[in-house]
Amino acid sequence: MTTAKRDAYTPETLLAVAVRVFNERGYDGTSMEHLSRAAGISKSSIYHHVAGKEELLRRAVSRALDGLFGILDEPGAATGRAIERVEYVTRRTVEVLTTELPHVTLLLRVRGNTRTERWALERRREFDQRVSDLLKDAVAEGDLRADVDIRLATRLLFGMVNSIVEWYRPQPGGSPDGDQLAETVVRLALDGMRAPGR
Amino acid sequence: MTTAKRDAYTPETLLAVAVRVFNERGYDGTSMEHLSRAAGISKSSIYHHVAGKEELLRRAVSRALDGLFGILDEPGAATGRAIERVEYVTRRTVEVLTTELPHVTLLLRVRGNTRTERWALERRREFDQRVSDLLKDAVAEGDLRADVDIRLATRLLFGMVNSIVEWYRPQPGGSPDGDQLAETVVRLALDGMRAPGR
DNA sequence: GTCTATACCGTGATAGAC
DNA sequence: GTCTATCACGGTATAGAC
Repeated sequence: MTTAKRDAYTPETLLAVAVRVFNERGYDGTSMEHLSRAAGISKSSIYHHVAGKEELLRRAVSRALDGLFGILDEPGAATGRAIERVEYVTRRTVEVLTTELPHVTLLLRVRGNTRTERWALERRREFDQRVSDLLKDAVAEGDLRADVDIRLATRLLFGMVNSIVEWYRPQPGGSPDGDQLAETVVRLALDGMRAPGR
Repeated sequence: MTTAKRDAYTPETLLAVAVRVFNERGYDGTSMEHLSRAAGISKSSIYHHVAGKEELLRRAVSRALDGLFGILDEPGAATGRAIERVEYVTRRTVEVLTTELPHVTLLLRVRGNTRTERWALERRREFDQRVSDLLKDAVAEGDLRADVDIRLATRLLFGMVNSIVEWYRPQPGGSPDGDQLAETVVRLALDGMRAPGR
């Protein structure tokens, strides 16, 4: 046993600790001292694994962004009527949000003080734009009511979806209640947006 | 002219500057140095007006909380069918949110690291609970669909409403587009929650 | 009411031993 | 891979002159 003794940190396992603390105290409110105490190792040991605080943030939001953009590449987001694609993306976003909860939470709270944060904000806007285009298509196909501004509807829809990170906590038993949550969101939000008679 | 020369800061005018910077950089990301530069006076001059950074936060979130709780004391929130009271509170919340935008934005972003922040979070939960009770009444009166969890519906509804602070900016002309926004929110969110046939 | 100067501590990050 | 010790800097806050 060459590498066997106890569990040593890797950038990956350290990230899990960091993301948890970032979400508890906020990124700016978290010091390397906080992280070292939470991880049970010294500050300098953290620097052995990662270049610094910002790298931990970058790794975390990258993972969240990969999950979100991955949705847009799935078949369900690219085929069928636009209204169905909107519904699919909404449902899947809720799922990614619950499965990647800590990373997405961090992404949604980024302010823009550092380069990494500004990059994250930019990519978020890009995702929102892609979804907004989907809704636009659904209006053009006559499935979404045309009397509501598309940009506004997108913002409100994803405002509702994103707010889930503020209270959702996965069940210890691992029950798949993320699906049921997605179902409720689709009913509450999308039903109000459908064109009359559709 | 005894007090005439230029414009000297008061706790009130200083608060306006502080809230703006807090919202731009985040509360934790804002230093007294940032505030002093934004206000155009030195750090120590700020301490002449307020006890410190946290007092500025307390004043700001207090104003937001006063606005929100004030809604619950209005006649429209206390009379009529519960569904109408829910609609009234939703509409008025959007209005308070747009008129007190900077203060409410700050309130919705507090994390809980200081005593003031924890107090703010507690009062927010209290407000949410009051609204949730309203929705519960509306279900009991048969106006809201009973197949959706009340707590969940409240959270999603106010998740949508609260997300407005992330993008809404008042128009320079001062047009009352807050009313129109409230109308859209009520249609999108509440229409999906109504009991079938009502 | 505002300033300069400063106290004092916590910050992110590094050096080098083990 | 982890540690102790340390650095340079920026953080909140105060003292006291004007």
